[in-house]
Amino acid sequence: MSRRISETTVRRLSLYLRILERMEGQGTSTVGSEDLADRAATTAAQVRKDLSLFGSFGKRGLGYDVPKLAAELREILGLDRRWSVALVGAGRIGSALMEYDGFPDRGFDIVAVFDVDESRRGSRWSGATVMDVDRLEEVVRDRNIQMVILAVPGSAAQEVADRAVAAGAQGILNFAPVQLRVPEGVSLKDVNLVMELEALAFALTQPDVEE
Amino acid sequence: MSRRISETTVRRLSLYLRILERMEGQGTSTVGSEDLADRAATTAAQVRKDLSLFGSFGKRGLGYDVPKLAAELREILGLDRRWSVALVGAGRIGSALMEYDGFPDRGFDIVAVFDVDESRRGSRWSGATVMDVDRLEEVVRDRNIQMVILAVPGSAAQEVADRAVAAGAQGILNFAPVQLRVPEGVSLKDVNLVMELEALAFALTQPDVEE
DNA sequence: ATATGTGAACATTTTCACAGCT
DNA sequence: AGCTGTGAAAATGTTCACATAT
Repeated sequence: MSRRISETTVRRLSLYLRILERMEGQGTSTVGSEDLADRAATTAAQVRKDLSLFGSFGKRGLGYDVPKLAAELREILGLDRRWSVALVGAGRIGSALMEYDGFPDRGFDIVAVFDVDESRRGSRWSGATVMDVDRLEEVVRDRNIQMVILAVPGSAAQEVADRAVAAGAQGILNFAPVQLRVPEGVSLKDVNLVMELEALAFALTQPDVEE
Repeated sequence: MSRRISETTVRRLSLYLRILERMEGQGTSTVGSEDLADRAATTAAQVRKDLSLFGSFGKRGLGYDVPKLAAELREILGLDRRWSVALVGAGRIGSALMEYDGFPDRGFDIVAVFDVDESRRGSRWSGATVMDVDRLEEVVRDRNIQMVILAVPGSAAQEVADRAVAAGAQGILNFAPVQLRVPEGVSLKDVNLVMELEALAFALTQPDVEE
């Protein structure tokens, strides 16, 4: 039960969970791998394989209990606890992120917001006051912040990342369009919107349009 | 020269291009696969393999000509032309996207913006006036819009996607946290911020922290 | 001399197919 | 009977190693 789990598997698990929670809300009590696969745009075998990496959660001849499987997935994904997240950069992207009530719903509490720009400071964002980025280390350390969302210009991203990591952050979600270097043991995820559009452009350019 | 190209390969090509353009700006004229690999956090063999899927762009014993390879990659990725993009949803996420001057820089012109909310309409966003979403089909058709960025609530996403596709859109970049269905031949990319944080949470939860 | 381009080896991921529970 | 869980097979992706071109 301790293989190395691929990125794509984690994304699928995340998706299964979202689907299961919607079904749960609709009162569906049981689901088969076939049905779940359809909704997640994958195959039944893939669903079963993904889940089997972590245990046996279904009943043969019957399928999976929806609330039970959802709970298992939450535990697997580390969503059965709350995470303290800091947001660095209170510009447009940063403020768009604050809108997402999907974050607190999922256990991610944005407990601190930072910006270099004085004019943005002081305002309160869903409970967090925008602070001077000088206080990053202090706050990350004191509030035991595990993850940092970087919504700063590319030129500042590496420096902020280094400081966050030095202060104890273990995960970084990077919106700046630069390739960050982080030490071993720190997780990094990039969201690059231009790259997504480029991937679309490539798909539309190819003669064999497929996905 | 017409294999099926994987998603990850496209992402790497996109990254190579960004690196090459920075080098180009710094006046670097030549680069080796080793050097490019280092900057892209991959291996030299991977770089050469990726490029070899599309042709032979280097000189043995020498490396790659930076501007020439950049031009090749732009052509491969379909960035040697301009794309007409519509944005549906002028809320926080939508407005954050408009900030990105990375879009026009890369050939993506946001030529139309739509919203259901009357209060948001009429304002001009970098040349595009926010219009009633009722006009989506008409405008997508008339302005030959190829891609649509969906920054609408999940409940509206599928309907808007269907309408955009019916009007001729071939690519969709979806920010709504729902699994969209699109017909064969239409490309779909999802950006799901919660999922990214979940992947981070999973990585931090695992005993073997690796990336 | 040096660094590309590429077949072959290796590793990983996905699919198949069926034994084994319920 | 029906659907999961899982080894084995197939497909796909990555790394190696070296012949080949400059």
